Amino acid sequence: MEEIDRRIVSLLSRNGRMSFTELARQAGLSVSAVHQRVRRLETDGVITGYVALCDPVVIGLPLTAFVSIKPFDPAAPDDLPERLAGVTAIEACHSVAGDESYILKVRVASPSALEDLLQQIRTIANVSTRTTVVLSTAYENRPPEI
Amino acid sequence: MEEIDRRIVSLLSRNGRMSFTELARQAGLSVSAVHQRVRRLETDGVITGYVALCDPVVIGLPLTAFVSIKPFDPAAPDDLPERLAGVTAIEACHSVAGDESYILKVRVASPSALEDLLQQIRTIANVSTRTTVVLSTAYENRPPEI
DNA sequence: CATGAAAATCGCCACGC
DNA sequence: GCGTGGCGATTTTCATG
Repeated sequence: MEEIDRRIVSLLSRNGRMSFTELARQAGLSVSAVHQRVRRLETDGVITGYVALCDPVVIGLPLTAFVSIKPFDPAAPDDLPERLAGVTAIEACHSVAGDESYILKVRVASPSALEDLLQQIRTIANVSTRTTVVLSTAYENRPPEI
Repeated sequence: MEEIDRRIVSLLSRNGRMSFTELARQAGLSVSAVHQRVRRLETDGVITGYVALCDPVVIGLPLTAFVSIKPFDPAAPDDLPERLAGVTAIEACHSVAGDESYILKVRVASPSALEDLLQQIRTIANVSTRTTVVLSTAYENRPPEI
């Protein structure tokens, strides 16, 4: 992937609804050339999708937390992500190195919803949890430097 | 915010480039009514932006980590987010409750780039760091349940 | 707030280089 | 791969109920 592709990806990761016309202007190419490149970036899996970001507070999920997970049985099968996939409060699930096995990022409506969620996670997955509550978010989802 | 707005936000957070025409069809409204609502959702700060998501591995940032931060001086001013804002490897910065003060999500090209980044963070902010390396990501940036 | 229609803009494809 | 041209679709605005 070279210069122009990087520029296109960078522009789209800052404004996912930028028109091909504007994209072409800022990339210094014709519209059809940009069109071709964007389609290729999509099919090649460089661009994995487009999303609208929304303020979690406004949509009723003001409480964010990171939940670190340690299985009770260290030899248990590693299928926790699938087991938890249906729990929509979980925004992200990372397998990690270190003392614990997974880190989840979760969003809920209230402390008691967090309590319920943790209970649910422990039950579904037979794990212990350690929760770090987010007090404020200075920034998140910043576009990568490409 | 009521039913139709929630539906619109939900659709756009799954496909940020969905056309107004398609949005209108799925929301059961005319195109211009949907247009009006989307503009309002944007200006009201419900929808905060649109982004293309891209595969960090493909763009040369295969290593993700969470960096937990504890200031050496507990009485130091709380301006760490601003001090670190220029460091583009930092994708997110959360102030958190608990033993540590902040959690950063970072993406780098290699272990040695991570080493440099940690050094940079410690120098800029006069803090100690604890780093949890991500081994694999089952999912992230999942749209919220609205 | 919703609608429908008009005007401007855009997405997309075919073609030639 | 890139550019040009053109047509149908989409976006955007506006007048109206």
